[in-house]
Amino acid sequence: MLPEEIDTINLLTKMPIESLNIEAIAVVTNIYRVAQGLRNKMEREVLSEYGLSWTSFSILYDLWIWESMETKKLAESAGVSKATISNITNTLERKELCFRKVDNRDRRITYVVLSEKGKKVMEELYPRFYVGEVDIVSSLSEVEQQNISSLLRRVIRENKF
Amino acid sequence: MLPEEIDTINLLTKMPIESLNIEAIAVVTNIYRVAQGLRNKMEREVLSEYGLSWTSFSILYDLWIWESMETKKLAESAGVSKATISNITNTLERKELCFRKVDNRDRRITYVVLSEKGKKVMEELYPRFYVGEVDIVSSLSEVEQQNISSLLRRVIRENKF
DNA sequence: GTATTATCGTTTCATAGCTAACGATTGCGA
DNA sequence: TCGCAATCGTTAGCTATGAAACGATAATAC
Repeated sequence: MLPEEIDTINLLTKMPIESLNIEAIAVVTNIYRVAQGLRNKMEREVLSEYGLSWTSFSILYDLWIWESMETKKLAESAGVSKATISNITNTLERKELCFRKVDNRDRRITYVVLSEKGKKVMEELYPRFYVGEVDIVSSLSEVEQQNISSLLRRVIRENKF
Repeated sequence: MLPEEIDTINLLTKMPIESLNIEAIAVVTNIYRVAQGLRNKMEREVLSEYGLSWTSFSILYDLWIWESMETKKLAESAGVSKATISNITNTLERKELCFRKVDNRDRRITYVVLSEKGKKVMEELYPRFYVGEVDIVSSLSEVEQQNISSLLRRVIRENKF
């Protein structure tokens, strides 16, 4: 256990909760801790050079994989609100990394499309991002990585995340 | 594997990266996905009633456990910048959930202290937050929970998260 | 065929969040 | 004792973020 966890438990056990499930708390806390560390590290060491936030990058990544995407799908994929996507799209458009395109059949729908410049940026940015990803979980063996992924996927499915 | 993962892999394998470590990408992606889902769910279902953001709550939680804390430590614990802590402290102070207290020995240091009202809020809020935490990982057995925590702790230690 | 309902993206307004610069304070060396 | 570097929290100025309201469009009901 990590030192903070021990201090926390000592205090939580005094709470009026029957059968405190310490292990569940630990899982949730540690998942968020890793995610936060991951995000900060990537923004600091990789994305800041390109003036991109984590969410901006994840949107560009989606566009890179699927060429273009509706605003709504982007929001769901990144786990942020439509309003946030709208703002970030503005920023990315200003940088000429993507552009908007309205659907002619259903004019309520707007597609965000990756520009040539955006594609070029991703091609030189992603390999560096990838190195960071691999590095962060390098202390886990191949089997352990498969193991943790399998458990995480179950959590994602069960919660519809 | 999740459907999005499969689509992604099909495209990434075309990248000019030698020996692409798909499993590492999966781990990182899935960790962040769970963390984001967790945060959104908690903000929506529990914290919104109290008008608290995730970070606000995590600060109150720290104060609840340790009574008072320096601004700098709060920032490290929550994984955000000092400036953010300063802003959030203002908001929480406005709601009278905490207050600032300058260290007399070293007047550069400011402690943030949980107020009585803040303590009361946490006492009625935490049990509900706890239920959410347990619920999210309820599809994992006790052993699996211990397993995943152990792996996550190693990642945290190795990366100094 | 018109009115109601649903859907989509943007805007508005508040808070969150970062970096960089700053002002106050402390520590340390000469 | 003085001066300079280090440390701490706040401020300034920007982007990100969400909820709610809005305006445009499409689908459905009647």
